[in-house]
Amino acid sequence: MQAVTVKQIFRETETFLNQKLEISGWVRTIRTSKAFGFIEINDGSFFENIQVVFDESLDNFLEIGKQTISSALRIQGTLVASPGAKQPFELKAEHIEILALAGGDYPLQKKRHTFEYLRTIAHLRPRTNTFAAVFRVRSVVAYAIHRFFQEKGFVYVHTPIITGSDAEGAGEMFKVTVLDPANPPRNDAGAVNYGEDFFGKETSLTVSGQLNVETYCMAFRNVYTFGPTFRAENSNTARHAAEFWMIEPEIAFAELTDNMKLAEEMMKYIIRYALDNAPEEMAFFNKFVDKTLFERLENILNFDFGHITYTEAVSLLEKENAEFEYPVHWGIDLQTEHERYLTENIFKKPVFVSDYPKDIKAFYMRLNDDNKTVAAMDLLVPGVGEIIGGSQREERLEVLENRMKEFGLKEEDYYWYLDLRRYGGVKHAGYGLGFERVIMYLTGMSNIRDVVSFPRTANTCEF
RNA sequence: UCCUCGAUAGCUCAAUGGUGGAGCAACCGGCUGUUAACCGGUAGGUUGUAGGUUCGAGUCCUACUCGGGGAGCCA
Repeated sequence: MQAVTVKQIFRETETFLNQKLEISGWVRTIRTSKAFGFIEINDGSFFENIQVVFDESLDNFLEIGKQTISSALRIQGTLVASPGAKQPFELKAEHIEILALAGGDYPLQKKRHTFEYLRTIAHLRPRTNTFAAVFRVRSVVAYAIHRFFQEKGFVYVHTPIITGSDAEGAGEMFKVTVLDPANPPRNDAGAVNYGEDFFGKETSLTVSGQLNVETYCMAFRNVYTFGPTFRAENSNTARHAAEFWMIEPEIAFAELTDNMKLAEEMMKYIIRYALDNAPEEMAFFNKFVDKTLFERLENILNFDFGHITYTEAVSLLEKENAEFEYPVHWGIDLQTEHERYLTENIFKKPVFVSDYPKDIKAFYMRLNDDNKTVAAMDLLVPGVGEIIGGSQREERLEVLENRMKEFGLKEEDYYWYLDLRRYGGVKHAGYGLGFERVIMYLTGMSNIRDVVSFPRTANTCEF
């Protein structure tokens, strides 16, 4: 008898119909009568369950009827067309072996649970429909991102997780140390002597691979990173995590417009890929999580993203100042309410905002000819807000050195970064894409904690 | 970190300052095609923690803990 997966049965139904076959999986729900019953089995290979019909011809019929949710079974039987309306076929069981009985105190029930509750049982939640869908889509999209860049000849660079540079500039950092926190070695001034630490210096977890990946950009032309990133910020929002994954492409011989083109093409590619390769999961999100999901995603695939400069955006937003808690004027950083207004009310689609005032952006962003703005861009999307932040990088050594002085940065800390400008440094650009935010956008899930397997946020590091 | 709302059975929620309940889950029984099956029954509680007000607190007050929503920081 052939052992098959539920996915095979759904995808190649004609091959298996009226055949004897074997499946193994977990009980999602079970309904019994006096002489027969139904079990919905999920075998992990596929989003949908398969219905198993069993009756008193089985020698262990009574025992099967007592199986609880999440018990594991191996079932042999014949795949037959189903008389019921809700499934095209079902497995008529001829033999059922109980592999593992789940205890009666199993916390998942055949009813809707709140996401808040499921977070408290993060080790069990992948067994639910929603989380099974989220994490399969997450896997599919991770692959789509690699495919997109690899098809274009980008080189995947593994930048370090531990960094000795305490000035990556993107946020608060987690310290990495082997020193005894209760009794660290101290220097004459009484400060902790990191010279005695593992690396002989103060080290942290990375907040961005960008500066490192720029070095490989100047060798491989087009490169990307895709890995974990850590921010020790006390952020308590639905879209921030202390540990998250980020994609950072970097392209050489390229300017800001090339950067935005790449970002738009990438977003469309991964949306298309998710719809094509996880159709059941995406349909589930559209039905139960966000009823406007398909409409929104199709809208993205079918239309060009909006483009607006910061200066244009400010003059548009100034007309609506009455709407805002924080009035807009040139020079301020855009608040969440302003970003949402732009993408949700004015453009009603993803929009790039570019060329921000230099004072509110990072030192490495390329100074524009107006001497007031830098070649930066954010991609704002309805519902999630900022999903990408990027820029053309300052490739001119003198300009970069001046900018570093303005930011109070020491050249010796960045000597290798400056070397890139000394030895064949060309125009280049790149961006950072928050992986979890893409998953949120693609699935309609509204809390980042629900698209990370075991989320790490301020005050929470369970599991 | 700030603002705001909340915490009652395993889960989702009721309960005017006066004897803490229901649905689902669990357990027992019934039912010949179910679809979160249905019907009957049993069991299940230090009302988040610590104080306070009151004859009496799930209910009012204070602090703390945890969670939701919003803001800041950002991806």
